[in-house]
Amino acid sequence: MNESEFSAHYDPTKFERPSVAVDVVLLSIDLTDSLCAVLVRRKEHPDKGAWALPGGFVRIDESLDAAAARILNEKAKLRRVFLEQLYTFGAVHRDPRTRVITVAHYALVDFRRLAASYAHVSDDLVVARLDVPWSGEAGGAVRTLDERAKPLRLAFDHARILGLAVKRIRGKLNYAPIGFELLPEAFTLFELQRVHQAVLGRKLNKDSFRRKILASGLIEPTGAAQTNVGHRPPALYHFLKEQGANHG
Amino acid sequence: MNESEFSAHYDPTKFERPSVAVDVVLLSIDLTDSLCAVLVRRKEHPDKGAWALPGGFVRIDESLDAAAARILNEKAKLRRVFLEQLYTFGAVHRDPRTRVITVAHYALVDFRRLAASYAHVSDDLVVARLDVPWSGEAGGAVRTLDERAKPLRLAFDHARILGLAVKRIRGKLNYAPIGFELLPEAFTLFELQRVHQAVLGRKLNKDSFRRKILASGLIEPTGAAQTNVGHRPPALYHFLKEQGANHG
DNA sequence: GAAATAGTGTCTTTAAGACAGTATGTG
DNA sequence: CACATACTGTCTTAAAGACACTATTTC
Repeated sequence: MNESEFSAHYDPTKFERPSVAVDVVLLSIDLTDSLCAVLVRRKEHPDKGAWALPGGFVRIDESLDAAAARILNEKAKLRRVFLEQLYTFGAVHRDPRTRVITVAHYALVDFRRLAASYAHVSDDLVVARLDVPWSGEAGGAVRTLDERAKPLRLAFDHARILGLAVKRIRGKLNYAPIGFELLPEAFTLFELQRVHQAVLGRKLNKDSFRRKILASGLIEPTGAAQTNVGHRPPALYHFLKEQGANHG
Repeated sequence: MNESEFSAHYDPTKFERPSVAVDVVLLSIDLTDSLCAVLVRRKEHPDKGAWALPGGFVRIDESLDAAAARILNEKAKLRRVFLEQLYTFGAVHRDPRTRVITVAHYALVDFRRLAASYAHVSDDLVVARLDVPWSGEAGGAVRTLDERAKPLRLAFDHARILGLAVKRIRGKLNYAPIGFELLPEAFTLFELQRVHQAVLGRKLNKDSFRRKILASGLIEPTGAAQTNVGHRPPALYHFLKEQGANHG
């Protein structure tokens, strides 16, 4: 039997198969320096009325990353944002309808970009503040709150997925340049510090933060500075070249 | 429409679905202190005769972790080893037959346990030495070599999966107690150092390694020491309690 | 006692935290 | 000029690398 004969013989319908979906944890830092995520209200059973991560089924002719990018564009009208695979959730009954394995991704975006696209999308989208009940990289579920600090009920296992996304970016922040993904093109060192603080959920030492970031060689002054700030204007910086290589 | 009516109405066959598989990167440190992985010779097309990671399809009634544990038991006769999800590979044509998404896992095991089970499994299994052509956590594919240092051809995208597994454990070694998973119950500090060196692919400073490990509080002297070693016998240590919590 | 590695003590180097003090905008 | 925050320089502290020195087994 040669290879083409084998391919013809192979019968993929022999196995009863799970469905494969992609969910996207779209994270940002709001104007109050809180970590937040985009949620979609479920209009259908199960968990009708609860809030869920933007998601959808993977098409037979698209990669996982392409599916995640498509969902991000369909649900939040965002393109070209930082997007990485997070973890694949495959508990047998995580979706009560049928077996659904979901490849969770996380995305990071500057809040101003999110707010701009937000105006154009449906009312069933919300940017929920995250309440992380653990410190460091302990991990666990997170709570989601609306603008009046009322809890939002999450569908399926999405509280765990959100929690894992927070844990992942907390860990990644220490060795990878991802803070910049949550900021506009030009930013001040203190804005970057506030982003780090929002992600890590704790205050950072200003002096050593400056030293470490400047020593990293990842950013460069633009030459410009902020104006109309009521005090000495901080210098603006921008992130240097990206050298990241993704998987998938 | 209430929830049970909806569930009855939901038709999962509407979508053409990918197959979902699990592959396991089973890693160990051999007697020459080289990082190595278990490979299976493919007996069927495609890539017949090439070497592949142990893998198989996910059953409709088992979780991803359960599938990985089953494969580990079926192919290498190993139970109760450290096993974690690695990454999900979903490129459209990664398998030429049909769309197969694979949830890659990695496992760590003491070489003596592997060698003991190795005797009972088929000749189509090999423990291949890994040749990692990059340093640190740069990432990329790895090469696999047999006992005579001859390259083994890898099937599909398995060289990339192996590379990602190496990258992952290199990163994880710095903050998680995974070195112990590659050692027997009792071990000396220098044995642990050699494991770290094999994983990281570089020499470590003996003094600071001792200090760091002892200060971590993760290990405890057993009270015993090695004997018949031709020099001052090193104290034996054992890993304290596990407090790890998995996902999935 | 020689050989070989285990284990200890101390000096140096490096990075982070603390903090004082200067710089430069807005009002 | 007052105020607020940006930015700089120095001291302290903690951890890692280097290295000298002692300890304990086998042969």
